[in-house]
Amino acid sequence: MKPLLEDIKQELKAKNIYLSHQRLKVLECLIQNHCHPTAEELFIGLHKDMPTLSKTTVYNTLRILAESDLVRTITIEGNESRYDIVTGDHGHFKCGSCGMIFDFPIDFDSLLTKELIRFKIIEKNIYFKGLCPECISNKQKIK
Amino acid sequence: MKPLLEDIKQELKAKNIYLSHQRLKVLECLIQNHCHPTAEELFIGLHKDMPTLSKTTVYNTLRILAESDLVRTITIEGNESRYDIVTGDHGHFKCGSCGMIFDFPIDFDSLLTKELIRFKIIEKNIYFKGLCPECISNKQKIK
DNA sequence: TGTAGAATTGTAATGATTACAATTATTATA
DNA sequence: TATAATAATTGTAATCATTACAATTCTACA
Repeated sequence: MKPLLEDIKQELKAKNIYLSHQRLKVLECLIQNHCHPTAEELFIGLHKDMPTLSKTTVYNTLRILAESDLVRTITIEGNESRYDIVTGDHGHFKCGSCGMIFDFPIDFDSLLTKELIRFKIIEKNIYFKGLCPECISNKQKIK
Repeated sequence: MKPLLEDIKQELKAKNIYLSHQRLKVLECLIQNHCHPTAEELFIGLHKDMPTLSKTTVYNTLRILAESDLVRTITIEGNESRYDIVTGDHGHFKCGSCGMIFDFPIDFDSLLTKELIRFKIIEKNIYFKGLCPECISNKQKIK
């Protein structure tokens, strides 16, 4: 399930995308943490070990990876984009209390509807909002 | 299917939300056109007949209506929010060529997954991207 | 080694949204 | 009806994520 860096390197090579140190680090962060970070969060995390890193490079890298379908841009809130290594179909659940994002499996085929039969579907996105189990039980404690 | 302004007025009254002229116009625009406009588009459309209207008022109105669940904020692209009168479950399809947004019916119940059983789901969103029939056939013509 | 082309960097610009304070409209009450 | 309190509207300024751009640095290849 988890994508291997080696596979990604192959894909990049096939697509003629040069894997610089900066791009590698962005990819590693996305693969290892799988935390759906924002560009800002990625930048802050990587900047510690890489003080010369520029935020523009983070944005550029994410754009390039997204254009080559190695990274998916997650749009849940209007004021921030998050990024996800592409791993096949899944939905996202964002907890409105702690802000954490959870993956959940989804059967996209069950969504096919005759109303869209003449449309060409390129990208499918599902996100839910609500409260995660931990935040629910925390609220109970407060009461 | 189409929400009646009268029903909305009732709901607003029940929720103690004052229906000013500006708010009424925003609502009317959302009901009649059902075009999923951005705040900017709403502002431009309404400004013609209402030169004193402020963009801030459009944003304030949309926020208030969204908070009272009369309007839904549609987040498809990271750089713009669109707004929809709430009419029950449906998904959105955005054509990447003409930019138009289409509604399509969706069976949200079929999405329920045991992985989310301990989560409290407040809001469900589905959007697809791709090409609409018209843009597909236009491309054929060009070829 | 030198050179062309690509990637990175830092800063400035953009553009949607929000904050805020002044003004205007509405409601409640005397 | 007049008045005070409250809420809504307005315009401008601020914010913040993202992008544009030009200078610098890096890489690949001759």
